[in-house]
Amino acid sequence: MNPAPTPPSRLDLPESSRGVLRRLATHGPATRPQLARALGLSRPTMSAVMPELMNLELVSSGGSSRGATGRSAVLYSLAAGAGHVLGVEVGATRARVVAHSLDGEQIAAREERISARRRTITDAAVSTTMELCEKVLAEVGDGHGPLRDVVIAAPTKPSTKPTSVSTSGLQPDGVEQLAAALPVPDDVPVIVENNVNCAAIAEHRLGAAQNQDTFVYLQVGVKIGLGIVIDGKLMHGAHGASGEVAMMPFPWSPGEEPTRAGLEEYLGSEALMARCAEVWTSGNGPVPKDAEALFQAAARGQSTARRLVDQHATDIGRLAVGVMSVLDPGLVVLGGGVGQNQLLLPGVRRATTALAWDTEITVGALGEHATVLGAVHIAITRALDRLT
Amino acid sequence: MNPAPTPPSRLDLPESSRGVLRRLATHGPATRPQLARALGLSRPTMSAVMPELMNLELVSSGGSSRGATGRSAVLYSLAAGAGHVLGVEVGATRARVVAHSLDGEQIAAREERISARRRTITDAAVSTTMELCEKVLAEVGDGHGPLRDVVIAAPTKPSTKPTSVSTSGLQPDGVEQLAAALPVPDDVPVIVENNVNCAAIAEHRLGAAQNQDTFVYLQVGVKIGLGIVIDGKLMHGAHGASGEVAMMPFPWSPGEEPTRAGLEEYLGSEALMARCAEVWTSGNGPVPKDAEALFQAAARGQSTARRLVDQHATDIGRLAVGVMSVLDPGLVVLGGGVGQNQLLLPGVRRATTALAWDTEITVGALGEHATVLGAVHIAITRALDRLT
DNA sequence: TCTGAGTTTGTTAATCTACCGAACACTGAA
DNA sequence: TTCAGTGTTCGGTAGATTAACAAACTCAGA
Repeated sequence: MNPAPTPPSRLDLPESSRGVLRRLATHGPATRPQLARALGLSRPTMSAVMPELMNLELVSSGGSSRGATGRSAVLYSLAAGAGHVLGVEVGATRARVVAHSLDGEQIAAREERISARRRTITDAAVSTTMELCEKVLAEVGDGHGPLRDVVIAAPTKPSTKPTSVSTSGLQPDGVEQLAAALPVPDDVPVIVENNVNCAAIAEHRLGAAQNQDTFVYLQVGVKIGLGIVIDGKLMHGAHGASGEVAMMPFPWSPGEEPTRAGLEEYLGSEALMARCAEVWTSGNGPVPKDAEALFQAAARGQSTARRLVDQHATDIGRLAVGVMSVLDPGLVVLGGGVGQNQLLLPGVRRATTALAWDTEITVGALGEHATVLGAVHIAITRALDRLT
Repeated sequence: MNPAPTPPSRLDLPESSRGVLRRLATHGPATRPQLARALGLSRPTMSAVMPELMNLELVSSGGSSRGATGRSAVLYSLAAGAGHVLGVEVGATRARVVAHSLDGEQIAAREERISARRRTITDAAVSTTMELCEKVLAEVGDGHGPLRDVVIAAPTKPSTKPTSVSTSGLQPDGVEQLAAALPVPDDVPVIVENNVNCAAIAEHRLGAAQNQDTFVYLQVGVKIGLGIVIDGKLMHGAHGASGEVAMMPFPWSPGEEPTRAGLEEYLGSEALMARCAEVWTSGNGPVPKDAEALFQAAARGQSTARRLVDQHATDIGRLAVGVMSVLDPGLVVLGGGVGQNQLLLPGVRRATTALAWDTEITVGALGEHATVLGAVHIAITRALDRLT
């Protein structure tokens, strides 16, 4: 049936067909009258468009939806043959690969922990990721149309602009190498996107920022980072370095000189734990071994932990103020190993309202899955853009 | 001849005609083949479009342009009847009103100093501005088509979003009142835009940022402010407060608490002069009476002045780093009474390269005219958008 | 100085594409 | 049966295109 259906790499469809395709991908199955209303088209146009899209195997007609009265209408949805995309996450400690169809349904997913001693993307991480890819692609099989796009989320700057900015500690080479070596056909576009940016997109599409087209995603964990979404689109900056808030001048006062990336050294979770070890007295029980433990102690009401968490919240709030004073986002979504913690929220809010105007501040809704999901959704967007 | 030619308020032109109109406004006079090439249209289409636009008195045919060989082509340009716009600047010490045609040519201009004791927009300022408007409109007369848009540049937040954020010290009411009372027909749209944003747009269209679609304009004077241009468009933020960098947390260090708008208190020119008065010794001659004088002393090599200027440059550089770390603009344009000074440039650059990556930093090319020019160009853009 | 040759501009005529409105035929439930 | 929606057919229109031709200008050579 399907020997080589020539994946329609570059369709040349009329505006109306593209609109239908897009609508079905983003809003799910619909009937012809629904599509016509949503897109401002006439029924005769739909009569011309739908058979064409079905011939191309981009759209399939499913059941029927009947209203209260009148003839029942045929339901259309994106065909399985419309294709799928891959979202890949590579971090220092974890790799994830997910395949979704163009309408956002998950087809396959795998993940694996990576035992990393260094905080870089090792060769081991790269080969683990490649294996995960192969497994996922095998699981997807032939029934889901062509693979249309791959987005790799990594703690580096995006690949699209080939400039060299030394920011994060990870060598981009490893990731670029991974992008080049992925077990996918040569004509499938693969890009690398910053992991924080991916998480931001995910929170926008599926999470805490669904009704906010302009917002920032502030990730606080071992490192700190910022994803900026403006009018629904990621902001990258001239060198792909926008959101590198680790570089904010800190400490900064009439008497003190900022140091390079001094803010990260102060706000990163390692610094937090170092401060913790310093002030922790033996009467408090064992010293918390990681941030997680510290927050649990604080949640139990342990006063030293509480003080540390409060101070950290205040510091994060001040960082948020720094971002707000530049961008005035309507919403700040907190994420990352530390930032995710609900316990921080009151302190962050207190700090922002003290120094600036009121702005909504929330914790991300997707947790650690945000990054892959964001990657996959960026891939979907790119695939649809290319298709239409 | 022209009793009431019914200003075509909302044309309903085909795509091609709009393109031609836009092109003529933004790129000046052109022949039909030139327009066709630029817009990707065919010559027969131009044959249909041009007479139509001339009938509407939006376009006029001027001389002829002949190439090296072949028939000479007729030159077309925007007709005088296409209309004009007003740019209005109201500050604490100065008011300016400028009228331009839609292709950016100046038609009339007036300005006046306002003797202000307080740093707010007084009733006197408002009435002075109204008078200037009347004079400019009288000078424009009837020969330049309908007035299509008015933009008021003021040190407040933009009017488009009716939210209340207490940022700058000026009461927005005075400006809104001015916008409502301007001596222009009721159907002419009037908006208020932040003065720093206006200056940024001017530098983009006519000044130091002409080949940079994404950049920031950092104004440093009595106050500090930031205009953000992304992909050629102003960024406003959720409350129209983007660029309110006066709110950046400062002082900010492990030992110090930021204060509200503490950065402006430290970086504003008043603070600079206060520090100057403090360290100035009698041997240095008379204490500089304003920032201007201080910079002149530094230019002469006076060492105390030099030190103060260098420190100020460093501080501005750190502010720039704060902005860069969020946005990664490809270019930072410095403006404002203090920022304009070439003497600051080396120090600012030193500070930014010490703390972040290389980014181009320049001084604005338009000086104090940037603000009105920006207002007028925003008005032109709005008029063209509405027209097309 | 006149006269083509060559080149570019502008116009005319015939199409083409992508849509719409109106009229009508087709379900399906009350 | 009737009524209200769904889907199709037919003809029409707006906005563009290509192809062919007429008009205007330069230059070279007789």
